[in-house]
Amino acid sequence: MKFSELFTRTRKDAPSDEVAKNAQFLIRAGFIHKEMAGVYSYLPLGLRVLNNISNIIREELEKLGAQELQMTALQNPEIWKKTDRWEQDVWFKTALAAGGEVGLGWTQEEAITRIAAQYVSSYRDLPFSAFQIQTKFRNEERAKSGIMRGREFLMKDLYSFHATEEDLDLFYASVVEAYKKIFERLGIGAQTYLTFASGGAFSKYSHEFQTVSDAGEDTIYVSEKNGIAVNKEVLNDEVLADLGLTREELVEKKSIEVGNIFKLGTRFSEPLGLSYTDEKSEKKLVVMGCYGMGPSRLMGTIVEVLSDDRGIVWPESVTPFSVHLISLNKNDEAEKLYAELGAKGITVLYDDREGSAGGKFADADLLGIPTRIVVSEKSLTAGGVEIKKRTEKESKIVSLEEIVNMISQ
RNA sequence: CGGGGUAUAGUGUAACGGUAGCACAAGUCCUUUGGGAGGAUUUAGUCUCGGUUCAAAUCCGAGUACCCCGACCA
Repeated sequence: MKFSELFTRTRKDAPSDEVAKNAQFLIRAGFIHKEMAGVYSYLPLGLRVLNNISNIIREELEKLGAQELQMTALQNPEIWKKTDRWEQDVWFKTALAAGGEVGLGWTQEEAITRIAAQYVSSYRDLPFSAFQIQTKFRNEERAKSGIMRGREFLMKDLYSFHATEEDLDLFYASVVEAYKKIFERLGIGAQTYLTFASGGAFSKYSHEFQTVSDAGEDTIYVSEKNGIAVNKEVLNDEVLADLGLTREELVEKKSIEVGNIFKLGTRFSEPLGLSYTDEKSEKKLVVMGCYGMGPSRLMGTIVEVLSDDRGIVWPESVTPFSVHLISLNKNDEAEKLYAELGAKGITVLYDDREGSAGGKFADADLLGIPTRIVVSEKSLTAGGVEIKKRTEKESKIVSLEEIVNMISQ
């Protein structure tokens, strides 16, 4: 992509009404556009990141055997009345011109349970799991923190269906491992903790994945030694005893909830009639689990956690482009390199614009692409191009012949 | 939803009740080219409705939007 052809532009100043670091950087760099409080559009650069995040999640879930589907955002009130969740304030509800009303989905347990009821009749149909990556709507009373707590956001929701609780437990444990892998791949594994939280009707605890950050809304108590944390909401002596933790080893931290997984048991299968016939021809309720994670919130979290005072620092895994190529009045040479890197399948943002070096460097730091290559009179005289990592201060000279192979590795 | 605050050009900011100005961005021209360059020139603005006043960006009322704290967040 040529910078001169990108329809977005960088800005020196963030809008005065944005306080959250993630939104400030993402708006200044042209990744997102604010439509209204808690509602953001993803511009070309931002969408590339969002899609990269979604794809990592997709890959790891497919390894578990989960199948992707796409359910409707418009929800039928009837099935939500069966679970007593139609009256919740979180809904955006709207009237149908033909009469009646519908809601905009904020989660989809009801919907997928009804779908599953159409296809599950025998123990032979179990277990299975399915997920979607879909825009969700929540009528938050107060949106805040940039893209981290919006009224419209992208969420991955995974649901699993089992004959027995034991089978659910096994799958649940495998999701924990998959989630850890996802956070590692997203570059926030080191600061993300499996966190014990309130469980709900069918298990003593649910689990959250909390990424330590001052931008977070949650408070957790981290045990470095055990590599786990406890949400402040559930911290008491009984919980500590359960988990074999002592108060002395816990450190209080602010954190961002980047994932939340629940054992649902028969909370939804019962009211919605999802049952199966077992080996003894007995009818039993399906046991379910649900597992949430928000790509858009993850994008904000990555910005919050990894950026520095000059801008964003994307991990290789989610960066919109692998290489930020800057030409300082050497467009002939740079253009050639741009073509060669492209031919090798390297994604490159090529800054071919007129403009001063300082402005281009500042934009490169702001955008946060991991590798910067500069082609200039100075670099050519020194023997090639200059290469620098976003996270490093020093650059080095690499010849024009070697640079393509070096990047392709 | 309770409390507090803000609203001026695309963005950031000034203006005692008396001519809406500056910077950045954008357009044109010239110069410049390694950490947000310089000059000339152009474009572009007082959230909405009502009130007070000779006169309102400024004062008053209502509305709307946005931000912050709290509550909320299966």
